[in-house]
This record gives sequence, C-alpha cells and structure tokens, in this order.
Amino acid sequence: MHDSLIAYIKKYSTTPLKEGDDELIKNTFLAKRIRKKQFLLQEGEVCKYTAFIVKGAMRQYSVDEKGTEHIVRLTIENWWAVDRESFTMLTPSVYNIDAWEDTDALLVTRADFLSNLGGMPALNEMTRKMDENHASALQKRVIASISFSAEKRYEDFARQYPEFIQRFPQHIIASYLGITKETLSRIRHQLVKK
Amino acid sequence: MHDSLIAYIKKYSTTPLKEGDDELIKNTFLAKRIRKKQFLLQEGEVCKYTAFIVKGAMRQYSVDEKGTEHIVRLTIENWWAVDRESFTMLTPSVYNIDAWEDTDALLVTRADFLSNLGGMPALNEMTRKMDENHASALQKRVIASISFSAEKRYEDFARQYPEFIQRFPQHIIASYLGITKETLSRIRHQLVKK
DNA sequence: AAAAAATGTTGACAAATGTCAACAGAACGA
DNA sequence: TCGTTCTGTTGACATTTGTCAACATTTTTT
Repeated sequence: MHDSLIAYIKKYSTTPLKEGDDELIKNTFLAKRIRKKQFLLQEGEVCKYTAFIVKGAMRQYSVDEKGTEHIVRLTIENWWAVDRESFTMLTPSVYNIDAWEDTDALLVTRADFLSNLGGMPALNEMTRKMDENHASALQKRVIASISFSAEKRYEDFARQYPEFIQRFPQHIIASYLGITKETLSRIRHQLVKK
Repeated sequence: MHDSLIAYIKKYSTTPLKEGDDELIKNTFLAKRIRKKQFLLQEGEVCKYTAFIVKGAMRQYSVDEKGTEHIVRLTIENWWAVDRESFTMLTPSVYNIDAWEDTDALLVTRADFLSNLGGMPALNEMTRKMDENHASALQKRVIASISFSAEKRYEDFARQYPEFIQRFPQHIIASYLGITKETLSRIRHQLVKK
C-alpha cells in the first residue's frame, strides 16, 4: 500500500531516505478507503488531510450560486489531493474534494507531517517540488484560458493528460476546461472529422 | 531605497531579523533603474533575477504565434517581478518581463540569495509565504476564468486591484482578463449605465 | 428485472465575445 | 511644434460558446 508513495518520494527527491525513514513514513501516512462520492473535504471546512492517491480518482471543485460545479483539479494514482492553501494556512476552504471512483488513499495531517516528517530532507524537498510544479501548472492553465480557444485547450489537455480522458466523463472534462458539455461534444465531433 | 524591502520582509515574516541582517540584505539586493520598455527577462532566457519593485510598474507576458501579447501578471510597488519557475529551476522562460513605467527595483540572483540569505529564517519564511500567496492567487484566477463572465471578472479585478486600473491602460487590463480591448470598453460602458 | 440516474449527442436559437475598420483626443518623441 | 504613437470608443458584422429541450444508450441502484 505504501510502496507507491515511497517510490514517488524517491523519484521526486535527490536526497536519499535514511534507515528507518521508510517506517516513519508508513506510520505517519494512514491508509484510508474513500468510496465514490464520499468527501475528503467540504466547502467551509479546513482541509485537514493531504491525500496521496494509491488507486482511484478524485476531483476538487467549487460550486457557484447557481449550484454549478467548477472543476479545479483532477487527481488519479500517484497524485496528491489537497487544498494546499487551506491545509497550510488552516483557513476554511472554498473547495470540495470527493472521490469520483472508489479510492485508496494515504492521509496525513499537518500536525503529523510537521512533527514526524518535518525534519526529513527528502520529504521537504519533494513537497517544495510539488508546490513548484503545481504553481507552474496553474500558471500555464491561466495562460491557456486567456489565450486559447476551447478547441485548442481541449487538444492540449487531451495530449498532456490522456489518462484523464479515459477516467472522467466528458462533462467533468468540460467543466475543467471552462466550457459546457455540449460544446465539448461538438468540439470532439469537429476533431474526429479532421 | 532598501527601506521598503526591509519593511516588507518584516511584514511578511514572524521571525525577527537579527543584528546585521539588514546590512546583508542591503548588500545582496542591488538597486537598479529599469527604464520604460526595458526588459528584465526575455523569452528563451533563464530568469536571472528576482526583482522587488520599489517604485514603478512592470508586466509579465507571453507572445503567441500571431504576435499577440497575453499578460500573465502585473506588478507595482511592493510586489515581486520574476518567473519563479525559470528562476528556481534554471529553465528557459516562455515569458517576457518589461517595465511599463520607469522603475526602481532591487535585484537578486539565485546564487546570491542562496549563499547570502539562504540561512536567514525570516527571508525563507517570507519566500515561502510569497509562493503560497502566488499559488492561491493563480488558483483563484483559474476559477474565475472558467466560472465567470468577462463582466464579472472585470468587476472583481477592479474591486480587488483598484490601483492597477489607474496605472495600466485598458488594453493591458483586457489582456490580463483574457478579453479584447473593445469588449472591455463595452463592459465599462455597461457598468457606468448601471 | 425494472426504474432511475448518468452520459453523450444533436438541433434551434440566444448571448457573449471577437474582428475589422474608422475615428478622435491625449501623450510622447524628434 | 509637428508628426507619430498610444489610447479609447463605436458600428457592423462574424464567430464562438451557451442554453434549453429532446432523445438514445449505458450504467447504477433498488
């Protein structure tokens, strides 16, 4: 269960893990099964956990005053589910995170992370890299949303994250891209013809 | 010249500066005057400096294949101008940063920052907070761009950053919001009538 | 197995936004 | 000061995207 997390950490840090670090990580991240439609985080709460996804798929989204969901982030195996702002600043979140598929996750609280893993260079390095990558990805998404047409945004998305196209239905992808499901359906129709 | 930076650091960190830290900061951040239209960073280069803006205004933008500029970020006094990804990872940037007004800035290279200030807790804390705030702001901008109409995006922007409306012309604001200058002009016309 | 919910497509039409061109006043540079 | 560039507005029209409704299929739940 924890093997994929250990592998992930090794992949994203240059510092090697020390003797006993493996055990500490395994004891600090708690395995939890989150069934489809169950919430990891609900709007208004403080984001208590950072979740590493071992198997399954989750989504993070906000809900507007009309009740429409806007997908902020999609997460599958070997990615993290968390509202980083709420988790680190302990502020109430404006987002929801729920399981789209039955999901096996490894959870850690901020307190446990700091007390048990805060002194582990490999983990701090990995966390910093995750944050940097996340910021870069957000920056690119901003650029895409102000620069490109819906069609180009979908093409880019499908090229960069082919997995996601398989795992999530079109209306979820459409929401992520900021378009309606009808528009996405028509864009796909266009692209097939080409 | 460096006073506003020192004040800024104190404001954004809980750790106090130690005796001599002021001097070290002043010697590490080099004052530079950047005249209007001069570049701090050009596409394809590695972002060599992080710039704290003491006075003036800068913009960060990408240019698409049609030659259209897309504004990523606007910066005035007491904000930072930098492509964080390029600066920290030493990768070539896809962005340009230039001065919109004659600007007084304080520059620091990554090497100087790490060697002179890397061990200063207050500065590390501030840097981390800046990165967190930046990520949160990007997240909100993504949500806005996929959720809201151009009119609402402009209203929110004008409410949150009234300074920017004064300092930058409409076509720059329009580009930041991902709309054309004509559409922005019409939106403003609408809002006046209300 | 039956009913309900989720998914995806399509048509008709509406609304939002973009494109192109013309114009006017302000600001700037030679 | 003269000419040029920058800025902002407006009209006419085109394109993109959204809205609503109907429908067929598939999947899930009871």
